[in-house]
Amino acid sequence: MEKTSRDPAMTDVARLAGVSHQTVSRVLNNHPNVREQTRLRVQAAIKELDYRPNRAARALVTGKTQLIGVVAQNSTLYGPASLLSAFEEAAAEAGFAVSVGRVKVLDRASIAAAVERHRDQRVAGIVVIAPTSSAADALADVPAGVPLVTVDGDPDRPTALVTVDQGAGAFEATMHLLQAGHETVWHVSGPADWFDAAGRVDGWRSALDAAGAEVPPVVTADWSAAAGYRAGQMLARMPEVTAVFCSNDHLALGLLRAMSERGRRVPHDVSVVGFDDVPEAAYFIPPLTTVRPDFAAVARETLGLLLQQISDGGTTAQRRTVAPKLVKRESVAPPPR
Amino acid sequence: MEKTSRDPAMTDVARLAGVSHQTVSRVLNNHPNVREQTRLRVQAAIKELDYRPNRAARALVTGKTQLIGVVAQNSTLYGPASLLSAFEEAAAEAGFAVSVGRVKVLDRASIAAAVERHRDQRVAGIVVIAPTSSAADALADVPAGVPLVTVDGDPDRPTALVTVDQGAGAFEATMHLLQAGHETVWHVSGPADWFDAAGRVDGWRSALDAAGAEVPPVVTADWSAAAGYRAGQMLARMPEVTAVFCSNDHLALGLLRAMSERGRRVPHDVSVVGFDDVPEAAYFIPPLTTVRPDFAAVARETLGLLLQQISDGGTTAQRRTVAPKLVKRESVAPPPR
DNA sequence: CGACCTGGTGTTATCGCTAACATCACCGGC
DNA sequence: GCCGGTGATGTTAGCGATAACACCAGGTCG
Repeated sequence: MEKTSRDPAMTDVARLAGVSHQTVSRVLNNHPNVREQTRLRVQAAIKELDYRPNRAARALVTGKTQLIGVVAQNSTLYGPASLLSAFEEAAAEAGFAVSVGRVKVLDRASIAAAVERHRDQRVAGIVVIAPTSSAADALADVPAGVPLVTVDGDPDRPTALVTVDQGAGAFEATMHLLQAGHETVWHVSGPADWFDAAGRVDGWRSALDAAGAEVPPVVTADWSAAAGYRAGQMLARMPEVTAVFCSNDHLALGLLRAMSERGRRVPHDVSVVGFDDVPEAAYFIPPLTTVRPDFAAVARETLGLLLQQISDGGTTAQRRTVAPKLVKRESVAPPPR
Repeated sequence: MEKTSRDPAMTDVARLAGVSHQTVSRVLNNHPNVREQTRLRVQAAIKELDYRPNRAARALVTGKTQLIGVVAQNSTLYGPASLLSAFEEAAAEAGFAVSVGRVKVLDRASIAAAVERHRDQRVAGIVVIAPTSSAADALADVPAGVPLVTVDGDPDRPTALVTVDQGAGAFEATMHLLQAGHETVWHVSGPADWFDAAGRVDGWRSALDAAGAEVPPVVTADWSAAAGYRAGQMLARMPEVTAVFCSNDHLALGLLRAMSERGRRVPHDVSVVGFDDVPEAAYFIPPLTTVRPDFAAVARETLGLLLQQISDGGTTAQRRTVAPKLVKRESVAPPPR
């Protein structure tokens, strides 16, 4: 029985190509001072042996891994899930693998533990998706010098941060409703401790202020369709409500259903705008006008900031904001006369 | 300016504790032959220096990483997303980090590339979520000897495989409807090239056969609410349809809406059962009776099989099946008389 | 025409750890 | 009281890469 021989190492390639292992290393790392002919010979040997550099050995000598750690909530919410996907993709393109540390609840201890697990792994940098203040608090425990970028984190904290411009998106959504002729716009908000929700409330309010419209009380909910339904049951009974901006599409879905049950037609009687542009939004009844965050752009910016921090040694604390885009469909119309 | 000194290594701990680095290694790896007193001294030194073993060095000498690669579709579908979460959690508990390689489409080339990326990283094992035949095909390209477990893959392929028992779940759902008194049960299916969908069709059919009920034609759709709505519009017009088993909850949601629009009340006129038990299912109107797969159990089984393969060297090709559970809510009633 | 650079290559040390072997004190048994 | 076993520890040799330096041929230049 033939014993499983170990994977080929650099010296094996070197021997086959008739050069030293160092030359192989130079070829691999694209050093300039290698004769073209030698380079080709080495590359042929690499291919022939199906040689793959041992990352552990490289990491040991350079002190750097090609791994990025992401801490995210153990959730199936559309926003975070999309973001994570997009980030993995961007990182893979840049030659980094992504190790994900899920966390069940966004509390300080869990997040700190997840960050520690990543530091144990000696990741090159860490991304934390920290959409609530409890999550953002945990970042205080991370020692300086660890490259770290926060996504959807606390805008008032001096960390490197990338977010969707919640305010601008909410402003645009609200303005769109006002410009359709509505006197004012009601708002069903996500949980108050989420920065995303808070930012959307701010944007909504400033659009109303800018237009001189009355500011109705905020209806605070969570992110679920169920909560949107409950909010809708309430708002449907109020004839003065002709336009509603919902903090996400699932809320809008629940609200749509409540309106339909109460006989208030959308958009004829009530106009509705959502946020997120989930894949189903175009199939809602009616197709939902909503605000689409560019998760791919957020992912790219996040990776960019992180790579910069990695080369800096984690000193820069820039922030970047990604503008979302209003997607107009059929849930908005002028108010009934 | 003080230069950033390098991270403490084993020798630093050894020096502080007054022992050799090998003794530190023994403490770290729980070797038996260490005096209790020495062990405590070493542990104190570890804590004092905030020492973390260098995984790259360990991986270099042992030839093994503590990394598991997962290949999954770049999707936000509830099932795959939940599974991934659960798996990450289970792996973390077992001391493994999880590196995710997303793939945009489930075709052979993309999956093969993702698997190669993981092999470059020298992961200890790979998990592929391969719910379609195109994905399962790609596994033929993976050399034997690589520990690999497929989730939701092709039941007819001799790889190590873990799946939800689609057939049993569908059987139970269908039986539940028949036992409520319905003469037969219609079925709205997911995409035909998904193993999950095919398994559910089989289970549904064998329940009908077992009960001697007529087998109506399958309505094939995709996984979306939009498709469920379209299917519902058709089925709602057919008075003989009193019971429908949908291949997932989103299909059921769309169907529910179509029924309601056409004035067919659920469950009074038509009974409906879904599959997945998405978080919102309990808030549908009416709350949906559905089949809940135990993703945590699938994750545990997957990890178990993979760890076994890792120690075996990837020779065993067992398969495990996880039974799902019927969750009864309010969308099922006896047929109208 | 010898000193000096410079591009191409090889040699050696080193990263931090584990495996294997070496050492040493101490024990009980004949 | 010498011998072999055993438990606790130390010493040495790699794992497979990169970094730093050494080397050597050939061209340039004063």
